Amino acid sequence: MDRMKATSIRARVRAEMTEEIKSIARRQLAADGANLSLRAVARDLGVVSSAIYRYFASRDDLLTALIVDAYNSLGQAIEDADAIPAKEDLLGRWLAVTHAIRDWALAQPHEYALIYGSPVPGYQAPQDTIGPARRGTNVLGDILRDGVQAGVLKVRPDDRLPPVLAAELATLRAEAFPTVPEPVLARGMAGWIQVFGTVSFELFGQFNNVLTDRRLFFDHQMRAMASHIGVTA
Amino acid sequence: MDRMKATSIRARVRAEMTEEIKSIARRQLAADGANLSLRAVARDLGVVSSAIYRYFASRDDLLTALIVDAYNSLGQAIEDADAIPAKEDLLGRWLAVTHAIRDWALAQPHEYALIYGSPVPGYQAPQDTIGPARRGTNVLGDILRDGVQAGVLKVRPDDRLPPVLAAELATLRAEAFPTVPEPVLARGMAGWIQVFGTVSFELFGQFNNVLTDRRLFFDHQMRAMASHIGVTA
DNA sequence: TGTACATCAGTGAACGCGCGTTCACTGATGTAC
DNA sequence: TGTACATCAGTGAACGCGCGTTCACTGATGTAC
Repeated sequence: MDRMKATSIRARVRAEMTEEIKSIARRQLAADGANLSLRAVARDLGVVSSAIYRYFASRDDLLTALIVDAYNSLGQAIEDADAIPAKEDLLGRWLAVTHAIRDWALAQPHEYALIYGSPVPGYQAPQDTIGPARRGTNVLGDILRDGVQAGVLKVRPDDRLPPVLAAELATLRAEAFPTVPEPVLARGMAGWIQVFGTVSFELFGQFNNVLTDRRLFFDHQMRAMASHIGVTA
Repeated sequence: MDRMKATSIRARVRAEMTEEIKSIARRQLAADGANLSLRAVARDLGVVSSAIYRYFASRDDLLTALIVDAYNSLGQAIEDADAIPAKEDLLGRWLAVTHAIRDWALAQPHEYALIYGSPVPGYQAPQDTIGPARRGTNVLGDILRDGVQAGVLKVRPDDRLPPVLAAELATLRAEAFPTVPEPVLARGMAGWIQVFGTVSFELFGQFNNVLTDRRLFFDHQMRAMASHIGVTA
């Protein structure tokens, strides 16, 4: 086998190992609660603990990789969900996206906790997580943008933002949501927060002894929120 | 000193020790991130680690005590805030209560994370936490009840709940919010979720690089939510 | 009131675990000439 | 094509720490008669 191919074999094996380490780590997060142990990962991988350091410089590095993956996985799920309904079907897109978020969170609750739960003690998220974290909000931005463009999402006569808040939202708008008026953006953020608030309540146990059909409750709240935002069928 | 008094001294010292252990534990949660270590608490208390077992049967017992205290402390803050505005000033009460929640959470973020963050790995909350956890929602219930009684909170013509959800909420209503119609209750819950969703976003870092004046944003969202619920000045 | 006894707080040592990270090393695989 | 060398994955031992929990104990404080 020639040089290039030989090199790429080593690189491929390396990439596969890296993926396997992450996948074992994910499995352990799900099993042992929220603690991530390099030694336990090494044990599961059938390798001595120091071998992990060939692939990740430290425990925090592995944690960062898991967080980035989680954001990307959720972001992908959101993008996929948004692609199914017709572009003009704003309510359909909103419901598809929000249910995709809930479904994803229920399927991998520990990864959800990693990115939307309490911060891991002593861990400081580096800049690498910002991009992947934005994938989801970008889709929200698309829906708002399309709603504005279609004339469905409008500034309302009684929309009043305190000037300081209006200025803050104007900055945010300029960075990420250029065509969305500030009052609409504020409502969109409220909706976004409602999504994750409801999912977190469900996952973190606040609905225990309170609600049983949580999907139905979620669906209802998302529809109510849609009309609060102004997203209509 | 007579027998009764002598007994009560021992009991009082014991109660004081118990409080001091919890207070040191709280301080450590704030300092070391979210990990609670009996040995570290004992060290700070200037006592050998096994001595803690005179006061708490296990680490989980201490954790439970901290959680109960946190719910009670937050519950107290909510009740106090609700008592300030005039009873008829529903919007004032809603804003007082929601800001009290945010203020409390910002003042003791780790206690907030304990009760509204990701569950502690391997810890199962016992029944003792249910009562204290309800103090806050009871106040929400009071506001809804008074709003209904004043004729401000009403079922709207377009209020439509899926029958299964209506039945669930009817059960919940019967248990805790007797005079509040199901659709109003649903809106109240959305508001409640919005409060904690927004606070969690702020505390858990989702507003980093996004918003700076978070109090103002919160205040605006709480006002918007008030009108969504139907709570008006 | 005085004395014998019971209760209780706190000690100190130990058990049996866990962890992240470093370091010198072996041996296989890939590279350069 | 064949050989010398460099790269790299993984080893195994060690460092220096942490943890929750048990147990037999000492000595002080409270209780009963």
